Amino acid sequence: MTTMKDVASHAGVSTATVSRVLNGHAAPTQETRARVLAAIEELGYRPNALARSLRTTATKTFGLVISDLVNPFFAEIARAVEQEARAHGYCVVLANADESAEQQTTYVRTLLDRRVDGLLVCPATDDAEWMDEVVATGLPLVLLDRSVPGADCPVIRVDGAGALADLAASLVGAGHERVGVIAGPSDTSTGRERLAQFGSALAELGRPVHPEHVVHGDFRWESGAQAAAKLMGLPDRPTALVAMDNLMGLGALEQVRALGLSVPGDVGIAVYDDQPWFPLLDPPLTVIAQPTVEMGRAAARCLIALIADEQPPDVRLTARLVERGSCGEAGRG
Amino acid sequence: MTTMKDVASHAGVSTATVSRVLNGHAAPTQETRARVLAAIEELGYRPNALARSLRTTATKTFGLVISDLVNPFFAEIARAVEQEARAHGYCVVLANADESAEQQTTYVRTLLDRRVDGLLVCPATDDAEWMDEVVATGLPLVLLDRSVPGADCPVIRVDGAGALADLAASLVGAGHERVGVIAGPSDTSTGRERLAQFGSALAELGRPVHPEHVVHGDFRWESGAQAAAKLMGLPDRPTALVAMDNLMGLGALEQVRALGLSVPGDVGIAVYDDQPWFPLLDPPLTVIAQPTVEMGRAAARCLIALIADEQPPDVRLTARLVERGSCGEAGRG
DNA sequence: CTAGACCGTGTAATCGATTCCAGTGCACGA
DNA sequence: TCGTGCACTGGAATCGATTACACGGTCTAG
Repeated sequence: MTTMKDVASHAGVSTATVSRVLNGHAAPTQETRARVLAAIEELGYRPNALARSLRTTATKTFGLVISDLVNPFFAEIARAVEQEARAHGYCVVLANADESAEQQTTYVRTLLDRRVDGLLVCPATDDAEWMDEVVATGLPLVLLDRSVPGADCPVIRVDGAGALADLAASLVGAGHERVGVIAGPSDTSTGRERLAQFGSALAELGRPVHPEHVVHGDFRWESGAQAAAKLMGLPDRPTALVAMDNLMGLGALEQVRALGLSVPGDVGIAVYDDQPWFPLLDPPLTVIAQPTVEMGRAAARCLIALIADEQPPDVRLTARLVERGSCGEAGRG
Repeated sequence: MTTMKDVASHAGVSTATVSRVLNGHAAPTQETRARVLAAIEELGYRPNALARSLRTTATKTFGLVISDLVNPFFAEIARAVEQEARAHGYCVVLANADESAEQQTTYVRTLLDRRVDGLLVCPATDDAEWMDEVVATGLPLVLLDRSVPGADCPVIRVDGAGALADLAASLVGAGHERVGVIAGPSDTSTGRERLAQFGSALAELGRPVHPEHVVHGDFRWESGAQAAAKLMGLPDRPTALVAMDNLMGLGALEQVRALGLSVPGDVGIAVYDDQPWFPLLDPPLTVIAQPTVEMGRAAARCLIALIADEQPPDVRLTARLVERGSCGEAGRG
């Protein structure tokens, strides 16, 4: 590879001058500038980002640790983060933790070693030993989607309480007596909160969830299927299932259909998270939609503000109910 | 941040010794080794990967440039690449080109600047000016899914000819007289090949595709919808639509249903690429499934072999037809 | 006519690691 | 007892950039 020294000697100047031209300093003459640029062009020189970063202690990069890349919810977020980052001259290193806490820790360490300028993490679980290490280095950190207990850093999250209350009301209005919940892991903030908020909304409507009708999954397809099988096998089985994540919802739908039950005829289904193709499912799914693109953008902006030592903007995002009929008609009672 | 020098003085040794301990050299005594490790532990030292890479000219990283992250086909590939890379001690920097050639070039340059050890690219289009720059640096390069004219580097691709022939036979067998094709861009290898292979398969069966029944999209949802609208608006409209990519297929399905047509009653639909939730669509889609995980793994392995200066393994992957009824029954005539 | 300001450029230190080469201390054989 | 070899360790150069500081030259003001 050609280095700055090559360019310098080729243009008959010192490396300092080449550097100044490259970084847009005021100093160099139009004439030297032209000579240097010509040399760069001619040699096909490209600066070594490693050397530059070593010297400047800035990599113009941040790390994004997500819990599951094939979950389209996270894929959309990742894309939004990446776009916003690019718009600000940052590059994103994407790490996929596959919902595993250890892997997440490993990745965070790797990213620290690479001296990223900031870290964006969707915590896999509450168990965040990695966080101490990050805090110790003073690296800007933003949590995304999920929080962890005792975290004192910005968290970009979506308020789903209202949407869950709307869903509860809709289900009750449609005459559902017993609602089964396929909840997320109780060691994730979203897992706990969605269950709690939905549970209290139903309780307020006089239809508290029966403890037997709550099954915890792990936010993945298979666990949704298993949960649905378990719930639909109960003697007093639910008349509707609510899955607190899109993959578990699909697993549940698959299972329910495998059991030969019709939706919403035999059982209603609603799902947390929306996808563009959900209207094309059989039946089109009633969902709680989260503003994924805004989440990603907001998170990236927040991190960039932190890096620039500015006050991060305070964003408030809310989810909303989108009814598509997979829970039956209101008033079918 | 604590550096190697800190560790060295804390342990009462030189940086050379610390480095040797860190890199598992044979030299240091058990006793010095222990002292150094203790110092590392105590200071919470983590090596600076930038400095290390600058010195060793290896980053243990490779770049993956994909054309669209929200396309689940690519998301799955990305995940497989990442897993295989991790298993070999590599880290992946993911760049999302959003099907734009310029953006792709920009990203390739950035990755070169960061001195990745190898590059994995799903070319957005045939226009690959970026490729000369990569070849000029001698960086190991592997193309994924799509090829470009004149590329002399390994290409991991899937042979879909057999599956397309099977699909053609199935459609003809089901009595379809006129098959409409929603093809990919003609400046992508997959766009051209799939169309050509499918076209000749149909021609051999005595049902050549009418030129008017071929519409080119851009591998994205919206273009599939537009293509379907155009095809279904023809006076002599197709009895079946085949979309050469999953997003265009979903767009087509959406459009067809928006037109009030039933599938497969009024028109059959088949799609290139499978997804776990395709069986849950209305109707379940007949597809040509590609082995995405194997593609990703193979690509990563191939690149790692190139980096190690070994002969890359020769993999041959084939797609296969999965019938689910969205094209009607065989023999419905 | 000269002192001082100012401008453009070069010299050299620096970032944090790796690694060649040389030096030290010890054991061994002669 | 002394030279030789071996095993560890340290000094210092190096990777490719950035940047503080110094230096020589031109211009202006007194």
